Amino acid sequence: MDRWSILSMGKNCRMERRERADAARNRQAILRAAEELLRRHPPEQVSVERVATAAGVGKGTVFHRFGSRTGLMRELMAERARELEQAVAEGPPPLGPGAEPEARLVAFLARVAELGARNGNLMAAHEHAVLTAKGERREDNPIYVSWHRHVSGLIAEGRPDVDAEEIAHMLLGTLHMEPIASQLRAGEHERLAAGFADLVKGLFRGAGG
Amino acid sequence: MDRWSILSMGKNCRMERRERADAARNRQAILRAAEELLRRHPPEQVSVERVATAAGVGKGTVFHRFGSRTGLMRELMAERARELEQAVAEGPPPLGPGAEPEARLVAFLARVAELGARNGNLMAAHEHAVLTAKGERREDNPIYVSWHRHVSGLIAEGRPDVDAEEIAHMLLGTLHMEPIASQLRAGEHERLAAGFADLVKGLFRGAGG
DNA sequence: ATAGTAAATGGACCATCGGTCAACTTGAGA
DNA sequence: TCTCAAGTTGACCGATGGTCCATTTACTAT
Repeated sequence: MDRWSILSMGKNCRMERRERADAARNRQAILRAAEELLRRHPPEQVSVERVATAAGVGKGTVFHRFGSRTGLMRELMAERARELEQAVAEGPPPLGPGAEPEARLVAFLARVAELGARNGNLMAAHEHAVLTAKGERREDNPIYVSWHRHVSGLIAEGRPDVDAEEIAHMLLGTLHMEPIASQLRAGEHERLAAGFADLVKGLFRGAGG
Repeated sequence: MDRWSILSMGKNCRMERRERADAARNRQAILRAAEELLRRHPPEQVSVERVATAAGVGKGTVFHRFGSRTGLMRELMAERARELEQAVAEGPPPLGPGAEPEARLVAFLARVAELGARNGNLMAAHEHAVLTAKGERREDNPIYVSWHRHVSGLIAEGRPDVDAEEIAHMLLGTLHMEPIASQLRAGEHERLAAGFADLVKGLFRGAGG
């Protein structure tokens, strides 16, 4: 018989088989090692090889798991963003649904700033990786896409007359600005949050232009 | 006699002697070659060696002249920024002195967007170079410093109650955001300028928060 | 159990990059 | 013309992201 005919699969039938146990273990080891290194060192000092060594695996394994340095950073960012994502979708106001757009937007941006403050090196590394990557565009980054959609949606609700998508890009772009990023790394996320609040308040009040 | 005693210098007395003619020629060749390459290729494809070859000089010469890749990019940016700088300092309103802060700010940001549109790859290259550089901070970039001072000064005039410096960083940060940068590269600087105008108008009208 | 197989592994290897350096050439002042 | 500081050069360096493939390992059907 031809074993592995697709039709003869048993109860474990799934189109893609589950990741092997050792692979899953290594994936975690790599993620945790990268996390730890980024907590203590600036991104340019965290090479893929160093991550691999710290995780106790070969460099090839990292690339096999994550495709590229960018892929690894993306995965780390995704982990951090998932919680926020959920709070936005179904958490209590003002972050979650129910509050006024202005309040939701200010709350969201404050949370993003806070997230940046707690993961400064990671955000910088992710940024740099995306920037360096060859065929990669920021628009392909699902986290960015979802943040942008949320922000531009809220702006459009409050100010249907402005270019909400553009302004959303502008507000989010702020996070990657070096002087601001270093503030965040130093823990001063309130200052950025206040800046967000001022801009958003002005934007929402300025309707009668 | 001991030639070159500092005290015995003749009419050509200057503390640093003029750049030699061949050196000046090469400096121009390198700048023009880099300019040309950046007009046609994304920054990561414009290596120092490629610039050197295109300019008809050795790689070492580029480093000798500009110190580093970052130095080269900075010089190119400085060339582009000088004109704007002067228009701001002594040109006619609304860009130059005389107009209301809001109008000046909107005009300035529109010009910056336009400059970005005409030199997209250069700005990206400069950005990337500064980001990659080791001991380098964006705060050390004199162009950025001067732009930031201008923008935050105007904001402070119109809204003495907000964190003008922070908001100035935020507005300028916009330029380096990838989705926006690619718009600029495509020539759509009006869209960014409109976004700037909306944010600034809101900010200046929102005083009675 | 066990055998067969796809998945996973690791580390030597590669191309490229920014940057350095020491030997060599050249322009310009005296 | 003569001298030497200034300029030039390209081989070389260390580091990095990424590739490759021979080898090992964890599943699964029997």
